Amino acid sequence: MREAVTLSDVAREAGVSPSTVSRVINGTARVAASKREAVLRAIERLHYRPNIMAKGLAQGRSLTIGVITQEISSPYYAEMLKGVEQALEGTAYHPIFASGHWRVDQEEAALKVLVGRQVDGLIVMDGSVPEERLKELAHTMPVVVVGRRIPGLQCLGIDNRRAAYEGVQHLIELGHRRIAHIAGPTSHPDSIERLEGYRAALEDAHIPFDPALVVVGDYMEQSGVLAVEALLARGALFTAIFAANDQMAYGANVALYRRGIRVPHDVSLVGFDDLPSSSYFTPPLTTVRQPGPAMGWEAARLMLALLEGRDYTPKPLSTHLVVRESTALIRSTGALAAHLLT
Amino acid sequence: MREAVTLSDVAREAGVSPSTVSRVINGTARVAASKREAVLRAIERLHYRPNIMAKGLAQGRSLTIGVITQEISSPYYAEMLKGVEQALEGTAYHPIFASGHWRVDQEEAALKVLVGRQVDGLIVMDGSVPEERLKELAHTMPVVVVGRRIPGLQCLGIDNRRAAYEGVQHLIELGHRRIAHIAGPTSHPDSIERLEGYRAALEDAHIPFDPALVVVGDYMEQSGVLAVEALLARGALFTAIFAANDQMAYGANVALYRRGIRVPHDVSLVGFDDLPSSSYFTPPLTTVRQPGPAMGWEAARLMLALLEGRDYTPKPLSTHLVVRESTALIRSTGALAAHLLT
DNA sequence: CAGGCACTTGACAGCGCTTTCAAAATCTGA
DNA sequence: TCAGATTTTGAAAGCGCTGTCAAGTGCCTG
Repeated sequence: MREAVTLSDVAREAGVSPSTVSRVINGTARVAASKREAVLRAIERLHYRPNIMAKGLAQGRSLTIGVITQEISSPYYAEMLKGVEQALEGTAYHPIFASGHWRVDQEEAALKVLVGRQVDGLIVMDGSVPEERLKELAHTMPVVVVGRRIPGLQCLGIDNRRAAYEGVQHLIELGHRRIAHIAGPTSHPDSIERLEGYRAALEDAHIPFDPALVVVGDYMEQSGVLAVEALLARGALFTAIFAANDQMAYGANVALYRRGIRVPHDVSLVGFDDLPSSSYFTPPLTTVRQPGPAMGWEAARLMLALLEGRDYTPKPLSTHLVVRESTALIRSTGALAAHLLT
Repeated sequence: MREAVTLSDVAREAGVSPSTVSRVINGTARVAASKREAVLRAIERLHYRPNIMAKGLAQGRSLTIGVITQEISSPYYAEMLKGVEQALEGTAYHPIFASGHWRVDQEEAALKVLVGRQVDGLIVMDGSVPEERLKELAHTMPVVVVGRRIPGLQCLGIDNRRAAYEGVQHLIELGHRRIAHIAGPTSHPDSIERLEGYRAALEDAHIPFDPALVVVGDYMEQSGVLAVEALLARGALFTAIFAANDQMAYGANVALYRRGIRVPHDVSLVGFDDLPSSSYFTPPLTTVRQPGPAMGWEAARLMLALLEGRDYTPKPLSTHLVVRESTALIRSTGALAAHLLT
């Protein structure tokens, strides 16, 4: 473990003072060209790399941005993290992640870890830590919130209601009238908004809302299969399903497959998110695209702006329907009923 | 942005010296019970949180472990990262990630970023940075390598050859003899090993190896569809496909789906990895399971051991075949040919 | 009761870098 | 040519914490 070369080593080598070396490295003040050259050469020669912790200590900042996600291995968050990573590339900042696992206590723990690591700013993705807690943190450092709307904080997000509306509208246009909805957890604001969008689309098409057609899941694949089984078990008749996210749509799809119900032949299926794998799904999934990487990117850019005291208006995050092959014109209202009878 | 409370604040509040506070926090020496109490109360009262950078500077370590992956949003790496995260939970260390994007230069850049961030150790997942470079780094800090075998370094990985052998053997047992292989990039050692396993299984079953049945992809979904198209275009006859990873299997599956070739009815499909989504795939994918989280976990535990100078023998990472619904007994050798003729 | 021992404790010198302040060097213009 | 303005430079004081060292405390033993 060889000794690290320090700024003073460079200074000695270059025949100047440490202050001067610091100045040329950070460009904090003018330095005579000759000395600058000498310093740069010395840095080169000694393979000097600044110690970021010392720098952090001295400047009172860590050049680190904390990102709270719910689950680092979830494809949905992975997309956003990728955006964050890209936005920070080439800047002096680096992201550091911690996961809340959809549990308030773990989220709080994650928050503590990041704060303890002296992050200069915090990006919070979804989650259910109390608003007050985040506002309190915002007194200490810039906070950007993705996927929640908290008055007084910088928030980023899509119009879930409208996006869901579009997805359901698509099914209606294909002639479907009995459309089931696999909702997300009722504790998530976005699930609620998507449910609202679903209801609004039905209403505008004069289709009565049938509570028996909605079942709530937890955004994981397994809950999608459970949802379809529940639907089928209660004898619900439907020719289409709108799932509140792609992962539950995946689950719904296997459940239907197992029953011999074909998508989209017998039942049309619409998801939400457009995960990368959705276009390679069989059948390729029709879904409402949510710009994951862009959300991460904008959150990170906004954070950088806050840190540098700049103004920044994030680009609006828009969603749009991606029509693939899991939806089709309704065939016959009796199709599913027939299946159920066999 | 309120002022942070420091260790000296605590010391003053508790009426002891900073050294004593440090000692009770770190448990580095015995402290009289009464003083310890006082300190703990002061910490509580002031909401003191140690400044990790100062600590790092003083101790010459950052309590940070750098992890190089190829792509943070790839489900394969996400699994391993999750394992790393879990293994480090509750320890003083925290992971920090950087991505190489399968490009040597970017990987080198990622390495530089992490080293510049004073990571105490480095976990390198796959990648193609020169062995020499890693060995050089290993003089400076502990290095754990996952997915590559580099003499002289701590390496972790599965037996790709054997794992692939098992997957192909399964197909052979189902009666398949014309088994195509979608290989990974030839620059990856693991792709090569999997190809070897494929060939060995054929050989042991006295099935001649047919180069026309193997096409190389790049481990991404799209290359799976391209591969199947290439196979079909060149008129290759096959009743089964062994893909070198699940993502390419997904691609292969859509490509077959588009052609009206049914899995597993017409063609059986075996993947490699067992990504979380593979069990929700339609049909649920038969695949060789690779213990992603365990690999991350073991790598992290090994790293901790190295950092603490302990001995640690990682548990062997074993793979096993997970039979789901994408494979079936061969129906008739002519099935695919019939399809091709239509 | 003095001497010796084992613990506790606090002072202080860094860790590597930034940043202020004032001195030194350089440049103006009359 | 020199006073004064301006720029460049170095000394030094931290940033918040750790860890060494020596002084201080109490206790046991002879």
